[in-house]
Amino acid sequence: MRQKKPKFIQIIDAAVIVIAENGYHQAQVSKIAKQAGVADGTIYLYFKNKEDILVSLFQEKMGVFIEKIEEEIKDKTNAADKLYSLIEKHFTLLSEDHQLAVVTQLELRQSNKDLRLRINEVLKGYLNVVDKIIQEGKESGEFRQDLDVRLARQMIFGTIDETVTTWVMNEQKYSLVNQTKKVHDLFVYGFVTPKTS
Amino acid sequence: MRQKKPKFIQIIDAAVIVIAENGYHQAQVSKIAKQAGVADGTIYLYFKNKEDILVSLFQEKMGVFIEKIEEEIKDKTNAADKLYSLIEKHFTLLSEDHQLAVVTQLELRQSNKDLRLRINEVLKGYLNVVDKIIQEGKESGEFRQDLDVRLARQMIFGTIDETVTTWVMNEQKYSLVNQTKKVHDLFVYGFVTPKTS
Amino acid sequence: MRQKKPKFIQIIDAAVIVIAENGYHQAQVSKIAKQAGVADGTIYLYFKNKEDILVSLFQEKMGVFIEKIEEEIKDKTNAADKLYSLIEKHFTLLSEDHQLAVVTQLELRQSNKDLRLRINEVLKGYLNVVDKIIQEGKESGEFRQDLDVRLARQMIFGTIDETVTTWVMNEQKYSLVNQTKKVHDLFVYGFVTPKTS
Amino acid sequence: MRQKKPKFIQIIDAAVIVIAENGYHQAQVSKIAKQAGVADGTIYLYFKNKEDILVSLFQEKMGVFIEKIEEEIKDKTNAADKLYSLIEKHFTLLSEDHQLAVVTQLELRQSNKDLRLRINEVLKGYLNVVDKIIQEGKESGEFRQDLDVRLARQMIFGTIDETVTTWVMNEQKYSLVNQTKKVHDLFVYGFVTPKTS
DNA sequence: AATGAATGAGTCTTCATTCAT
DNA sequence: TATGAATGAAGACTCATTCAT
Repeated sequence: MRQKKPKFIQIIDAAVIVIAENGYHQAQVSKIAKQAGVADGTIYLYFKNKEDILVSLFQEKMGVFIEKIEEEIKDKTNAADKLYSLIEKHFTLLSEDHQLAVVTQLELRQSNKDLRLRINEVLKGYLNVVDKIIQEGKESGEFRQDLDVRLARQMIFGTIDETVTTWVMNEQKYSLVNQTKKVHDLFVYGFVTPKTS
Repeated sequence: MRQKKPKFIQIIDAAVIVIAENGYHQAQVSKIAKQAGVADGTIYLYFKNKEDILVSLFQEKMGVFIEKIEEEIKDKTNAADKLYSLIEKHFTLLSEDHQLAVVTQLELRQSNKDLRLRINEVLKGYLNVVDKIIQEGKESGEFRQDLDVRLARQMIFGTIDETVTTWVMNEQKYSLVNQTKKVHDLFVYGFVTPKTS
Repeated sequence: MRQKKPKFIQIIDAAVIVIAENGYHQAQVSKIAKQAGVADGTIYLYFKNKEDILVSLFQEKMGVFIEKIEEEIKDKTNAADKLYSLIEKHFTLLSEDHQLAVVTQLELRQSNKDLRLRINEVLKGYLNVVDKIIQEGKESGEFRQDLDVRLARQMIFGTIDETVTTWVMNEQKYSLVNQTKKVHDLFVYGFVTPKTS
Repeated sequence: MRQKKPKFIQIIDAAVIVIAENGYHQAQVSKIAKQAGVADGTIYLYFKNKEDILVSLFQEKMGVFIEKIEEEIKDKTNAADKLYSLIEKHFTLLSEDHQLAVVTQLELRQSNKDLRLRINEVLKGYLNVVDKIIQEGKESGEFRQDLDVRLARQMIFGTIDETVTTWVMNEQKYSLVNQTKKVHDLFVYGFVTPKTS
């Protein structure tokens, strides 16, 4: 017996390692099986096909991601603080798992359109959390009433994503978490009611 | 200056059409050759390999992109206006060429890491334009002195990119150009010196 | 005598159903086990391997087939009548068990050469019955003295088999049993108008 | 250059050899390619997929078969003679090409239902020739007026097929062609002593 | 006797690239 | 320059069989 973890998780973790080390297109099923310490065929007892491994990987990791972020922000009393916690947690979680960062920022993007659409479905959970924060900010008066929620969400997600990707591509040479405040400032100054008129 | 023989352009244009219609992974060299009206082998008289077609495609199209944007902003007198023109031109150019939008926002992202790194090289030209605007804004006092240029650039690029991608994924059902002002507002309110303290 | 434990028969019957419904190449051991209501591994307590299931199926079903035919013809007093009964019983038995007809006429033919050779061994019992009838007909003077027994047997078996296969392929839309007399006439009288009456 | 034959024929001939020597299920595309002296990929320039090789093989060989038989019988003036020629030519052609005999009688039967259905389509050409002979015999008065054409055809085809298969399974130890007259007599006169002389 | 999770060997097909013409 | 027929490497998935319980 090599691992005590259930095989499902065992295989997903193996997939993260193999993809991070070899790249998406060099992550053969047989390599993942070997890394997981199971036979090739065993993979197919737990996953319908290769794509299913990748979608499950994303679901599993993103699920944890969302849970942890929701846990983090639930005690904050205003939208700006929640946003701050979201950014910080997002940066922290990926800083703590470099392999996962490489996989989600660079490798999984190479998947075909079908897979990307299914990944987008999973992402919606995250985007909903963002939407809720923005909405809350508008309702409490913290954020401008004319703030376009969709656009604001696209800015937040686009900026965070681009920031992380740049950091990953620069081989994570600097601290991502340290950028939290600056990124947050960029958002919030844009969101609050301009005092100039 | 790169060669600009008719066939070179002819093949690149064929590649855009084929990729837009069939997707990245179904854009075989033979299909591109057929669309371009040349033999498969002829491709290799103008391009080193398939990757070279895609990089050249990006260089060629992005080169025009940058030229047009620079042309557009050169008469503007302040950074905020330049930023506005950049966003508007970016949105306009992709709205006018749906196939190119699909190719750059969705399809080319599926390329492998090496290709994406080379594409990023090309992108740097665009990012430099953005950087210059931000820098200028700081120097003129329009923007905050403590504005982090790299972060601001990541926000601008990340947001624009995410906005266009969402629009493409929604099958371009709404006007992209109409969102210019709102996007610009998000940036500028975040960039200017906050009046609250 | 082979073992006749309930599960042995149970598994063979399950195999007939699964093969008839799914086709030879889609009749996996696990499907047969499920249909039989036993675990996959249980199959291997009663059969050496998958091929053994199929050979046993054929032996079991063909054994009954031969017994019933011998029972039917044993009271007939001449070769022509025996031949008539054999054809009629053959047609009747398969008409009464459509699934078995599909399995023996279409599906089991897809088995590999080795399996087919073993099936042919089983078939020899049937062919011996035919041979005996022909021989008897020659000895009694009913049939020509120069009748080649092997050829006659091949004709009888080949014709019956082809007739049944055509009927199965036509989805058993017409009565097979009703063709008995005509087939019998073809054997006994051939194509030309019989001069005896 | 290894062969002057067009590649299409070259590959089909290679398939016959490989299947005859290795059996249907051991006839990998790569083996056929090697036997044909071409690369694996070249196969797919001439055939849609593996099944297409086998169907084409059958079409090609059966086409020649039918042509030669039609050539042979066209000068005969009565149905019985035509039938004789058909049997003789059928036996002769397969006797002259033992490999083809093995492939059509034993190996191709292992193909799945879809392939067999497509093969049956090809066979219809042959069966039509048989039908025409029987019909002609009825019209000229040579054969009984109440002869069932379909049944007669099933008998002829079933008998010939069974005869050839038995001969192939017996490793072609005796002369097939020598059996022509006896088989013909069985069809025309049946089992009883012919009263005509 | 019975279970069922785990095993791992085996193959068709695609497509970027070459090179003789 | 231009052609296009030929190349050949590479990988996801199935399923009969085993064996620890």
